[in-house]
Amino acid sequence: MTINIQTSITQALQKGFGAVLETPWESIDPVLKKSQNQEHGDFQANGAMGLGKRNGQNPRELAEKVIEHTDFDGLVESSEVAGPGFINIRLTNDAIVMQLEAMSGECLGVTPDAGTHPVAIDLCGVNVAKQLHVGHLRATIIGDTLARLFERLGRKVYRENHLGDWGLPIAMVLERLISSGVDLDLLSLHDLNIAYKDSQLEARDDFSGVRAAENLQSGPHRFAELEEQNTGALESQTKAKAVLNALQRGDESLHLQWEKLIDCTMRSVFASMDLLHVKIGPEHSRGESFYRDLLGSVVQEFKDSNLAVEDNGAMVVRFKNRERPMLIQKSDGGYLYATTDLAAMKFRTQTLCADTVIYVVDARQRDHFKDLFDAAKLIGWDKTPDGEPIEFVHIPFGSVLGEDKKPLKTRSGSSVTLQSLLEEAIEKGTAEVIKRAEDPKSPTHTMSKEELATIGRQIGIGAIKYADLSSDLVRDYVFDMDRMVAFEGNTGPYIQYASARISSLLRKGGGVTGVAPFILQEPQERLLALQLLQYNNVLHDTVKHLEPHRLCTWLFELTETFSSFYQSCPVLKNEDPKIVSSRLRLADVTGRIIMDGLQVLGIEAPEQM
RNA sequence: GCGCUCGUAGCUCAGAUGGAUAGAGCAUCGCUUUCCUAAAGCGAAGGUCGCAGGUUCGAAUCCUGCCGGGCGCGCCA
Repeated sequence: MTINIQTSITQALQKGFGAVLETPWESIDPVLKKSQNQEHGDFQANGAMGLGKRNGQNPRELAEKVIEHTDFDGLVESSEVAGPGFINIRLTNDAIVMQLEAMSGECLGVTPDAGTHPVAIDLCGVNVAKQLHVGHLRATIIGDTLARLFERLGRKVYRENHLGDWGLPIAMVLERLISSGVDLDLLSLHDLNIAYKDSQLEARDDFSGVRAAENLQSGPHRFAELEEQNTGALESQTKAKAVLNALQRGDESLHLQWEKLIDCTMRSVFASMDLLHVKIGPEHSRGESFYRDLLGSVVQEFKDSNLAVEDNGAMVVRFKNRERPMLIQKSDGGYLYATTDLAAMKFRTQTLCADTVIYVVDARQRDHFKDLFDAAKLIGWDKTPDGEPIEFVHIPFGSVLGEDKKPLKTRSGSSVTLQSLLEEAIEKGTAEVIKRAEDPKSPTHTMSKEELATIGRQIGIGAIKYADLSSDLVRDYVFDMDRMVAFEGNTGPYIQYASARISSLLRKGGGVTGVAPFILQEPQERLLALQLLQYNNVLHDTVKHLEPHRLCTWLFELTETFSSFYQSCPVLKNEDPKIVSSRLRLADVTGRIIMDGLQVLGIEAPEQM
């Protein structure tokens, strides 16, 4: 078991404060954090200011007394009071080396997460018969990264790809395909897209939905969506409803045809997932149809608890602190997506026993998830069957914008397909690799076209994913491929490049020699070591906040710290073999951590690039 | 109308629980290096943290009110 140096110092300070203030030390928070300014030391404790005030003592004097009464057990080289009462702490090199030694093993000092129950992550959110587009990009890669993060920390994860594979839109497409006589065994995604669009076009002549939107003072998005979908069209809706009814009754031949439609969509979806290097396959599909037989009982359960009441013929759940109710059954008896989501919530919490349920769905659905979570709490699905409290989280990510700062569209105004986006990324990544391979000094110079293409794909895809994950999720971001694929700055390729250079260095250095001790003489060596020690903390911090950009930022800092070290500390050329071994080990640990971190982000790390 | 969300350098973005002079990257300018290395590294400049109040020893961070952008608002998903 790895003992964390930060924890040790925190505890020492707690005891110091406890002795001076004559209170139980366990409840004291010394507010220990990394120093912002390197000149101040390695860590700083800010607790004396607040505690001094609360106990009627001068913060500076308190801090000084605390230092006198704190036994750092040889970990600390110096500790001194500064400013209004900061305690600045500098570690001994021995303490750093010891800690570094402890974390340099295979697991890189990563400790398991404390959670004992599985985590369910709703991600991707594809719709059958509809091509993947930009909107699916974020729901997919953010979800996959969070899943990888939990898995890295030893948690069991259910990736829940909640397919839109049921309901009227699907029935419309199915009806359309059957009536146009398409052979479903030879169905292509292209056919599906045409059928989808045609079924939408059929609904063009009824604008009741649009008028309703106007009357409700709906926002522009809602308006456009209704205009696009026009779900109110009478004739096609009647036909589609008949198909849906037959499906729901369990009509066998229709059901077979429905499955073919799904197979066709999913083949293409999984191909994209593969290209994106995302772990989503058939085993993660649990679509709306999975819950179709549970919907009635879910509504009944809410009725029985008096949580659902009738309103204008529909069943709604009301909440104490807001006007807006949640509609769970239509006046014609039909169910809505909210009903399906409730059924899924019950399944995830009560059957899968997840104590953390995460929804990676864009920010526009905030209200819906607020309702869903509150309804789940009302009915009692906020505890697992064995009594563990459940945490519900919606990750409300922002939109991907074009250069005009409006949601990304093609020149003709249609939404950008995921396929075309990925193709562009791969093209740019490959161009970058080929350009660099022209240099005779580059190790990629002698590579075949195919090898370069593989690396180009890894770079292009990595660039997109890193750009997406590296900023605060709730914010919109402008999609700028040239910036994403640059080898400079806070980008995926920059980090991949550092990793490749380290691989190259280790190859030339003949790998790492067993148990050579770490020697930290130069400031850059020390800084690098200190950075490496934080890896475990960063992973836990990232999972705590569910914010992948924390890991990205840290990896970028690590990469810069390493570059600085590599620039000023000769490795192979050094005349002292002990220094050579030590520096090779520093490079080795850095390289493995970068690769491990990239793995968590779902980004491949080419050996050469 | 009601609600949610975002606003930090020219651009793209970091800034847990309030802490020291608000930090990176790109772009700009300057410097170093014929190097073990796959051309990077170092430094400078650049800021009314949207605005105005408030809370306190101390606010980009917490509270209130404005301004501006985005989004959402019962029988679609």
